[in-house]
Amino acid sequence: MPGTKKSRRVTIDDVARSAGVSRQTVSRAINDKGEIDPETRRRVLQVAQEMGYRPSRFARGMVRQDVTTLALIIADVLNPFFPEVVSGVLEAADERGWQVVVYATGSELDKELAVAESVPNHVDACVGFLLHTGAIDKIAASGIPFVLLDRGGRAPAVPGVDIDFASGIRQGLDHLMEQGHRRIAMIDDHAHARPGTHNARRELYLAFAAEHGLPVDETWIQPAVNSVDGGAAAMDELLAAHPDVTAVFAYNDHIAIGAMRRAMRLGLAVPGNCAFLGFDGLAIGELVDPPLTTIHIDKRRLGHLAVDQVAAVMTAPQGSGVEAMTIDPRLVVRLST
Amino acid sequence: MPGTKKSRRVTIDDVARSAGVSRQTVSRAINDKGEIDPETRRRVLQVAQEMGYRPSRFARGMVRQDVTTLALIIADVLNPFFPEVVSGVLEAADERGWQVVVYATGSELDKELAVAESVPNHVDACVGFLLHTGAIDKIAASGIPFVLLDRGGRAPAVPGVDIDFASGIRQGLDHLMEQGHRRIAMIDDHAHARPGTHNARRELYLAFAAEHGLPVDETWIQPAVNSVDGGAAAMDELLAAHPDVTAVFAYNDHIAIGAMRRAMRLGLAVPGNCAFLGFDGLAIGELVDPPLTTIHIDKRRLGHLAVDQVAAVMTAPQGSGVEAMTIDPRLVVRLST
DNA sequence: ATGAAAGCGCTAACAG
DNA sequence: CTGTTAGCGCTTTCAT
Repeated sequence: MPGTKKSRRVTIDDVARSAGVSRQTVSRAINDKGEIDPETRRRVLQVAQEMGYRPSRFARGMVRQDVTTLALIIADVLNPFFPEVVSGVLEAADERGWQVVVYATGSELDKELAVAESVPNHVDACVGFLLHTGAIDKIAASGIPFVLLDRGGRAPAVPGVDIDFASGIRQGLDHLMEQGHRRIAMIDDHAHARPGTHNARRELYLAFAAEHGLPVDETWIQPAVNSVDGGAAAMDELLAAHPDVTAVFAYNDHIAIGAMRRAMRLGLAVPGNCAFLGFDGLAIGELVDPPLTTIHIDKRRLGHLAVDQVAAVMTAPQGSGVEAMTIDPRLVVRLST
Repeated sequence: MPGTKKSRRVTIDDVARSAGVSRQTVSRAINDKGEIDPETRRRVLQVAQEMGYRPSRFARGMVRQDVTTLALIIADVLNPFFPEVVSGVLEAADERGWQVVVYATGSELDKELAVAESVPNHVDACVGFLLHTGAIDKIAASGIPFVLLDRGGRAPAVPGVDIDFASGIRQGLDHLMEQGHRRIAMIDDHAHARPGTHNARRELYLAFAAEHGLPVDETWIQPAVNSVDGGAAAMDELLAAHPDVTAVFAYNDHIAIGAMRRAMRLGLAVPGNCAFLGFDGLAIGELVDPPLTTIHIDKRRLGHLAVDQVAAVMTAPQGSGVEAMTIDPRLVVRLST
């Protein structure tokens, strides 16, 4: 079938021609502007519909500078920490009429770099979690308004919303000591414990232990894969090294739950023989048995603050710096301690 | 300070002028094209950096038609069903180099309509969950490639990825009957049970009960708010109406967990006095005690199929229709039944 | 290796 | 009420 044009997008001009009006009139009909004859509008809309016309969002964006698209970078939606943050960001963005594009990196270097490469080309601003300074620097260097979540000392120069781990750790360890514990172990996320990465939890734990003369040292810090199963495996190793442990402070709730279940399966009573303390405050902590004591982080609020913060960066006079915000965790005592 | 220009965006022309080259050369430097003197490139990049130049994604999108943005509409990220779907969509979209914009509707009519209004203006294609036909029709009418997830008979004409509830319900009820149960109640989601909305679960349950002569009727279907607490409340009402119930088939895992916990708190043994069966296959079902028997839906796969399906719609010859896909749930027996 | 011209599809501003 | 004229900021030819 010669003469069949190669499929090209239907433009406003095509519709105008076909409807026998100017493209301006088509524009008026499509955008429901007042100044148009109702009958003309009807006809134009009809033609547009038949031709399958859809305005190009790029051409539109070009002339009306009013759409804001925000990138949200997280590690993994399947980690229940993040949906709560996403929820907060979605809400706050929605209030401002912003669109949110989500990226998941799995906290892997390659993926973080790929996202950092792509993000500045596709959005107007960016908030999110990044572990690797290479990726962080790349986004920052792009000049796009950028807020780093849970900076953990990785990029002090980038605007951020931080989590006050010092406060959280202290609350947790104080609580365990009040319950009479002294042989308190920590199960840490091995990914965050890698050499070269900043890890507040680990250092704070050691400092606290030294300060209070707890009979523990670095061997009481057990690295774990960040998952329920990882927590279980770490518990095995921990018990092998220190069978006399009476309390476990886990990197997060998932790990805590895995460790706790393993301990119970091994015949330990919780919290009688061993207490378990999480960090995150996931909804799931209330559902397990016994319900998990945890250091709760308001993740929805974190999401909201992230959006507020990036909005501040966007409106701040060039280079005038925006002050970092901080989320304070709080102890939620349930039955596992 | 008169003479201060109103802040306008830095364009490629500004950079070109300032660097003393044509805008073409700037474009070459920015996009890392080969045909440019390394020294020139360096200088141009330097100037661009200093001026804080960032290419307009709209102007770019206009001329290179290569970015695809997909809308993903869900009810609520906090409902653990959805993160798994999101994860699948993100993966599949990433494989194709697509961007994903996420919208949450809370399943509310107003929000669904607002999203349906907005989506066609901001993306190239759309997949997602919508309950209200008004919103579904609006998106479909916009002409944008659109795949409806879990159509539930709501829009047979729209391409979709469905979940075979008939199969799931049958597997679940068969299983319960094999365990000797006959007084089997159902706890339903009240939002999905509203008059005018299609609800396969309810009808399938009634049909199965009739077919097998189970001693139950509509009063054995207890509506619940879709949450753990909602499930608990529903269990109270269910026990008030039918204290002799021996098994509960819940609308989803969350509701099942809530109902189960309430029953246990009331002194019932699970599954001894009453068995509980969920529907979803959430990860959390393995963590509760006893672990929840459930009808598992492969939600990641659903996400993948959604992307495949919408890609098919985009490439399919005009109006040639794409065949719906179906996900088959499967029974996962754990200790709650 | 660099520049000039042309145009992507749309809307705002102004005429008529 | 409708049409005409200008761009929005960028990349793709095509010259040079």
